[in-house]
Amino acid sequence: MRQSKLFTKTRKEAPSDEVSKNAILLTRAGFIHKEFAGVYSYLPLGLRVLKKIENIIREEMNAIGGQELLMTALQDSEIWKKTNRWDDKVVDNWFKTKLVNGNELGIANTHEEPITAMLTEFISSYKDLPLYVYQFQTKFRNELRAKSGIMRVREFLMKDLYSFSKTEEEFKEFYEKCANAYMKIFARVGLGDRTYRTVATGGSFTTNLTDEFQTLSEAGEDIIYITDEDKKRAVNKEVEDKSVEGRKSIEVGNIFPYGSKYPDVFGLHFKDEKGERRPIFMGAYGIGLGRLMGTVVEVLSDEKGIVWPKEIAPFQVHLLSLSNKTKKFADEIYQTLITKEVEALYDDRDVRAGEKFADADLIGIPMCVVIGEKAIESNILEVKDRASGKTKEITFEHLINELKS
RNA sequence: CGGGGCGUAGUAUAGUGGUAGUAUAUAUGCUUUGGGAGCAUAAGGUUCGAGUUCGAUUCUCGGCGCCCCGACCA
Repeated sequence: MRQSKLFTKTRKEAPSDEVSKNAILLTRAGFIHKEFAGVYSYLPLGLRVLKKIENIIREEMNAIGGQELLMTALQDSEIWKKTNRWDDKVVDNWFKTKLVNGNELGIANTHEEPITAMLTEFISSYKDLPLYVYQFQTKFRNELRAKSGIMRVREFLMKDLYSFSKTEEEFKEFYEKCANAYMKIFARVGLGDRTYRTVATGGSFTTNLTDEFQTLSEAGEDIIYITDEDKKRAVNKEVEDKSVEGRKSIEVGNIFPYGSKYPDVFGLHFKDEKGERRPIFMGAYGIGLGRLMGTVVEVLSDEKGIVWPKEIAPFQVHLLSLSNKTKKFADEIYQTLITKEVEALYDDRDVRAGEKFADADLIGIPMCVVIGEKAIESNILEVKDRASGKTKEITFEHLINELKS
């Protein structure tokens, strides 16, 4: 992508209506745009990051047998009345609306009920189980107070997976698999060393103890107590007070055991080999994509801007052409990168070098290739690492090899 | 939902009961070109409603919006 064509622009000034680091940096760098409190649009750069996070999650969910689908944002209130969750006193942050004929609709808050109801049409035999279905779907929650930039919002993309198993053992086996897949996901987005599988209560959703995935950050709303650093285990403050010091953390994911509660309500059962009717054991597994992105910014950015990990950076390389004299040479490098299928953001703008460096630091692409006049003569490229700030000089072939490894 | 703060140009801010200023961004020209350059010119603004007043962006009341603290939060 040529930066001269990118419609977003960076800003020097922080927006006056944001305090959180994630919102300030993502807004200044042109990744997001606030529509109103707790509702953010994703601009081209932000969308690229979001899609990369989505793909990582998709790969890991597919790897444990997940089948992707997409359910609707508009939901039939009748389904929710069956589990007594339609009442505003039970779930108080729902957006609801009505059809012209007056029938009430829910606007997607979560999907346990609709998916369980839908599956009664498809599951009837032990041969149909276990089943793991998931989606990337926009959830709407009428938060009393949106805050912390893109961390607590009223509309957000969520990966929610639902597991349906024949026995409690089979359920637990998958639950552990999914917990491990989650740790892989958080490691791949760059949060592995500071994310802990944390025992917590399930709030209004379940009476069982559940597992949250908590990333250490001063921007967090939760407090956790680390119980095993090597295995990355912790407990949430809400479960029990500990003598050790609590750490602030951000909940980046959660997994819930539901038992047979929802399947039973909708009559979702299966027949075993002997033809006997058996209950189904259900679990739910969620990750908010925007919150994950915001957490990465909170945790990995520095005073100059964002520092994206390789796997979720909007581009692999930021190519800077420093002057008119280097433009032709940089154009050629850019074209070659395209043919090699390298994702490159090419700063071909007619602005001064200092501005390009500042913008590159703010946008945070991990590798920056700086084309100055001496590169034309020597054919040696100056490559700068965003995280360390260190520069090295390598050949173009070396660069391609490094990018492809 | 309780408490507090704030609404001035695309953005960030100053100021005033009587023609609203600066920076930045934008447009044009010239000079520049390795860490957000310089000069000149141009265009661009008081959240909405009511009240007080000869006159309100400024004062009063209300609405709407945004932020913070708390409560709440799969």
